[in-house]
Amino acid sequence: MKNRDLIPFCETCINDFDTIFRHLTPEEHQKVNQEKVCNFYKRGNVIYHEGSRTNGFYCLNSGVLKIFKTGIDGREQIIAFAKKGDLIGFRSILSGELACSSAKVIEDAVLCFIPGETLISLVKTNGNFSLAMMQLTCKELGVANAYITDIAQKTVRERLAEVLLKLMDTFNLDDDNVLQVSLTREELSNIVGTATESVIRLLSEFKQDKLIDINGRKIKILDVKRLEKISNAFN
Amino acid sequence: MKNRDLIPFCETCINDFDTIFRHLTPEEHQKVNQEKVCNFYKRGNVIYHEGSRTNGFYCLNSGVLKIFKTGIDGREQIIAFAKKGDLIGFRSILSGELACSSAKVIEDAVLCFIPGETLISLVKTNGNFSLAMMQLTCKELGVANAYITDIAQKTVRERLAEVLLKLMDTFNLDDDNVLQVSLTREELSNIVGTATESVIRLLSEFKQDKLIDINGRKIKILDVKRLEKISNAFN
DNA sequence: CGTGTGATTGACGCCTGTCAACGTCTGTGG
DNA sequence: CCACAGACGTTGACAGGCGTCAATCACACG
Repeated sequence: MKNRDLIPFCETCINDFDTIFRHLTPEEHQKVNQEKVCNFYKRGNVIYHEGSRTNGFYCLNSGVLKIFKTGIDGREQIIAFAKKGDLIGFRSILSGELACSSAKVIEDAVLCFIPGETLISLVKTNGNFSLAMMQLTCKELGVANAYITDIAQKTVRERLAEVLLKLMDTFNLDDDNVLQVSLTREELSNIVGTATESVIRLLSEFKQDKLIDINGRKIKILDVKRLEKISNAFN
Repeated sequence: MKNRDLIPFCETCINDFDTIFRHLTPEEHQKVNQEKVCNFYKRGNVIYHEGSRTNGFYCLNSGVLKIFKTGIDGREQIIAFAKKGDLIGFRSILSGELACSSAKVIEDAVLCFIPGETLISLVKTNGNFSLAMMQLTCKELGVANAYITDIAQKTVRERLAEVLLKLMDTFNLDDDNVLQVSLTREELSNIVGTATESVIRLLSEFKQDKLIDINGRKIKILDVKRLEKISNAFN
């Protein structure tokens, strides 16, 4: 509503970042375009909350979200990030359960809301879309399983190195090798699954060891090879 | 091959434990019945191996499997168990990736192999089956995400209590409140994500505290309430 | 300029992983 | 029938990784 220009068309989205909607027929496309509701969200906004019943899912046109579960003492465990082109919130629609996580805006975002019934009906009627959706889910499942093994078996040090590399893959580096995401130390610790202080101390160590350089929340990646070695990378 | 009588019919399977195949039409059913290959596997057999390319998935008619990933130093991380009625190995078929985990027989099992193309074609053509399959996957994803949070935030003690309760849900207790699975201490530690010695020590503590009773691999659950409290259960 | 949030650093100690030795049980082969 | 190997379970000793608490600093914002 802030800006009519912000409302994107799925067709352009598909061209821009190849979403799963490429499997839709022109008619289905038009239907989705009509039914969707797009909005702008500022940093800090919560898109949906763990435990709530949702009635649709979202396609991320721009910005960054964190997807997290709330654990002991309200401590967040970040499960994943979402960036442009990603779909979020479809899991609970398809499983018919309550939302198992929350989604919060980290960088101002434009989101398209699509009703759950639309998704279900597409899954039922469009085999190719359904299969693609399935692939998406199964890949997420594979990632989650790998993460379980990592957290269960690796030390905090190894995991932090790994997280830095994963963030690099997801958000890329700029020309100066700086990670293109701005996360608080606490958020970093909530990905790794450790205390904030531990992250701070390990980042300092990494800096001393010339693996990274730190400037506030800007993290410059200096030595990918050694980070991989530290992360015990065979994955 | 060991015993022709062992080859089950999907129809009886569906009646016995309500599998996802209830969504198939009679014709589809017949097709699956023709294409499937059933076999008996003894304890210790590996059904499929992490990293291998699979060309089908399995429906578990009887027995118990463990699904695990191999991490540092070849240490197993048990992701899940499969018992009668469960489907395994479909993830990699649908995502088109290599197997992200291994499956090994813990209790002698009868498995029906179904070709991957059959699954893909069913997903494409049968909307209701597809949706049900999707639900299955999405639920697994929800479970995996919860597990990530647990392992990341809970202590070993809390996790062990939780694992015992989960095993109780999955495999039930007999008339004498004994867990109906036989796991080695090492396997238990590979679920919890800790050292074997830690599991042994904590089990002894639980026994001293009258939470459980131990007789070799037989674990009798004495006090569910307090186990729940220890596991920090709000899930 | 006060307030609040986030970042850092130090101290402290417990939880856990590791190593090593030993006990137990089962199956195998002589 | 016994000896032995091998897998599994148990216990103790020990150190160090990592969480917790507390104090201080840095910085943005109204």
